[in-house]
Amino acid sequence: MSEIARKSGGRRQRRDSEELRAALLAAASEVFLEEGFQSASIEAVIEKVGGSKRAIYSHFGGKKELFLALVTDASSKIIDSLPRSDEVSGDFGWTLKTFGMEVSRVLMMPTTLALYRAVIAESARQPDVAETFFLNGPGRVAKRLAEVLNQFEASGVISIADCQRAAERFLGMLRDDVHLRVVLGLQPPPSENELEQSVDQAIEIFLRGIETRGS
Amino acid sequence: MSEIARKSGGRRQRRDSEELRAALLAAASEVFLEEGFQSASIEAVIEKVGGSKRAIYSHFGGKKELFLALVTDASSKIIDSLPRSDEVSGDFGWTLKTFGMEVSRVLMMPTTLALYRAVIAESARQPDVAETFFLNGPGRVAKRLAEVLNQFEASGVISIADCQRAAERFLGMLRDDVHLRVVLGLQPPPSENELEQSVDQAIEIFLRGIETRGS
DNA sequence: ATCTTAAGGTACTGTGCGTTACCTATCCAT
DNA sequence: ATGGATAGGTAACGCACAGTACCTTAAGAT
Repeated sequence: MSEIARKSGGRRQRRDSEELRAALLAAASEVFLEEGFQSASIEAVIEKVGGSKRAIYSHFGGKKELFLALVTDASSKIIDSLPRSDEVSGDFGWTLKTFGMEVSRVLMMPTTLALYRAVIAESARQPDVAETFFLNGPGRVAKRLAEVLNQFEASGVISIADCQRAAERFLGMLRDDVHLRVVLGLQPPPSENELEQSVDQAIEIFLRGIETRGS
Repeated sequence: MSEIARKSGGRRQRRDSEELRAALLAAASEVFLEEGFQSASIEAVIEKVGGSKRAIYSHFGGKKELFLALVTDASSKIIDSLPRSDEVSGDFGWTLKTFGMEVSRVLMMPTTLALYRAVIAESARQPDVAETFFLNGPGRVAKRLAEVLNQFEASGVISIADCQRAAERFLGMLRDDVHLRVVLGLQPPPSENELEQSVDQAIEIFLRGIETRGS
């Protein structure tokens, strides 16, 4: 009954509803990422959208659920901009650089940084948020890079026992102390130029190491 | 006058006072690191120590100052357990492994993890906390490792342009996705065995890279 | 003994905010 | 038209908790 009612009749309502939902999510994104989950107030979100708090409770259920929706949304969007493993060219160095640069840029985006802070802050209280973030975000990045490494492993360009772990190493090098300082707000994000130098150095180490050859 | 009074007379008072201060700090450590700064309540800290909130306000000034004192204390203590650059033996691989293992263990300690979460959560609102943490913690670790690398660079074992950055790379590899998953509470800290495998792999890459030699 | 100084304790205040109870308007089905 | 359901709005509740005003106790100085 309500099924039928919804199916045909719900159409117009649902459209408005979804617009509102999107608007709420966008506003929540601004507020939560700027202030963090706990400091952020539902009221501030509503102020940006207009309307009343009730909207949030009917659409999402509560503050926590709104946050989870936001994290799901944001972490997926961020990753979508990364190159896919099936768009990989022949040259390994070039591939690694493209991938590294793209990841570095994403890591230093204000939205990403804020999301990172907010999620870590809440991870103990909201494990589902932490899991959603990781699976949609860093987890997928590592997986993609691992696939790329696998391809090059197969063709003999490189030799790695565990591509997954190696990928995580490379990404770890990109998420280094500079990243931590930026996350902590101790320095501004690096310029494109600095990013490039950083990626180049990481690649150099990743490919050839630092030991003196011929020893 | 009050100077004189303090100088001789304050002795007994001051001793009790410092005991109390230490007890407050210890209790604050438990509460703040478990709950995070915002969720932690002054009252919970007092409950552990006995006494009244007044003690915190006279000793520290307020909730924020208490947190800063805690972070200063905790981040220094953690680092003190790390090997110093002047205790370095002749073998580079061994040195790197010792250093790597010690850092990995520290990174995975519950206290360290909680501190990391709490500081990141508050970094935007309390920049001084972020700075204190970084300078006493990760910053000092990287510096120590950089000194070690410098020594081996000088003796030609390795070849690095920028030891500071290289040290940060190595540490970045240790603070990889596994660390992030543990920080987020998605998996328990690795066993000593897993830690060792992880460090070994990081060292292998750091020293020799993954590219097929002879190409 | 008494005065002074400061730490420690009690109890209150004020506020911010998530949540909910209740009401109103809209829109489809018949 | 009309009934019924649902989204959206208004206003109030209730609670947790940082901070504080005021009092009490203790310790050293004279």
